[in-house]
Amino acid sequence: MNLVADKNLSRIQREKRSKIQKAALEVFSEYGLRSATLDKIAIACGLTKPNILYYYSSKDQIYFEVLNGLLDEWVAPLHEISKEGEPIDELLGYMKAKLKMSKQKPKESKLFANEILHGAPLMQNILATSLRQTLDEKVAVIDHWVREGKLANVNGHHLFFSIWAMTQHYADFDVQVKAILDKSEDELFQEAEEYLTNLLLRMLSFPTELPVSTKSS
Amino acid sequence: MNLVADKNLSRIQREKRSKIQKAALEVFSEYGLRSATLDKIAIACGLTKPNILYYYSSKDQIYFEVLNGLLDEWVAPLHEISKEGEPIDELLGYMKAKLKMSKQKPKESKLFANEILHGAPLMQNILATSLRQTLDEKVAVIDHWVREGKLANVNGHHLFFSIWAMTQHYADFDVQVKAILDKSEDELFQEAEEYLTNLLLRMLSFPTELPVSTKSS
DNA sequence: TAAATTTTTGACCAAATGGACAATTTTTCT
DNA sequence: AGAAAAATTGTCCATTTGGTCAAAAATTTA
Repeated sequence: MNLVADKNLSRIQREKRSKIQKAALEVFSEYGLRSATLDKIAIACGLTKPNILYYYSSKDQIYFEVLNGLLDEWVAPLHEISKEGEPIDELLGYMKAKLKMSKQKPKESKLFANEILHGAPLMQNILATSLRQTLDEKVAVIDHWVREGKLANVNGHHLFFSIWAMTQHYADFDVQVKAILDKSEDELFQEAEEYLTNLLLRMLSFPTELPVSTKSS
Repeated sequence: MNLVADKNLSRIQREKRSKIQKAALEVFSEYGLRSATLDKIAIACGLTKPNILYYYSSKDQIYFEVLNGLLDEWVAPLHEISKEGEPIDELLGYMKAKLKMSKQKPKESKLFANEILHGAPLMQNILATSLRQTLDEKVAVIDHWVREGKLANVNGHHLFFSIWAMTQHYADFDVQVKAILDKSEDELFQEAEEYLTNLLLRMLSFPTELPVSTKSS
């Protein structure tokens, strides 16, 4: 008794489509849309090429589905930011959620990064409407907090840009980070979280509220 | 009397190679190595495909040359950080130099981003040796400043990661930024510079040294 | 100016790849 | 079980594309 009746797909269809999407994510995130081949995806999921095309009408369609399947999940943490919460906690929570995604879903992050890097041909519309609207709402919340004196004066849009940039950096450019730092994945992300927590605290608090650092010498 | 005797190349060779590299940068940064075709590069520089291959032995070689030609320029601002200077000025200067590159050389930035995003097959070696060494030196300078009490305690490596991430974000993900913010290029980078200046000031100063923000409301 | 050298190009090739399709196998339904 | 439907696959094709090559054009040299 499967309550998750995925549209009207049969069990086989659901399983195979899922297999294909998983393999496609691997391949697309590593190679990008163009360099990824159906043969690579086929090998990665243990199906034949024509069999894949039985489930999806084209390579482009697979890419589109994978990308779309990720979109909601990707924007989700933004919705968690609550106007009612403690401003700094809310924003620290957001940063941590994004950082966690970088650690646990680097492939997804890279897929997005690659798409946007090349002009977001499939997503520009969504970016300019849905994401933009959601973000504007959250920026309004930040402006509200600032007006209420609960948050240091900060440019909301750029705050989000910088949180995206800094957290996703650890996923998208992991090769560079790892070439420079010899740390285990866990250590690295632990350090990153400490660094970013400190950064946001300093950025968002009023100076008098900051824990007093003692000058060493 | 051309003092810049570019190896032993003739005038024609220098001109054509330069033309090709310029066109290749355009095409590679927009499409990536694989999706870029020799035909596109040929059209972009007004030569024929075989003519391009008369100057470069393969597509891969063009890509390699373009990437390498950019590398030094890309790391240059790092060398400008002087141990003798005022710590916060030095680091603000570095951020501004990187931001300026994002504004003025977005294609170069995207080319690098794309290369690293896909595992930096051609650069991993340089990253792990040359860049790493240079960066370690500068991190040592930061540590020194921190020990001297001239800078708030900060993780040097992550500081650089975050400066890279935040400044390059405006070039690499410009499509996303522009989908969200309706600003002229100039306005956008002006805002970004103000935001990042404030961020670094707060991050690197001791709280007592910060300009006192007045709570509104 | 004529020979030698360099540059340019049209025509062509082989490999890679997305996709079509008919035939076969497997699963589901009656 | 047997028919119908769904799933799978081997084979094939057309296009794209990196690269070759010999011939022609342009430039340099003697």
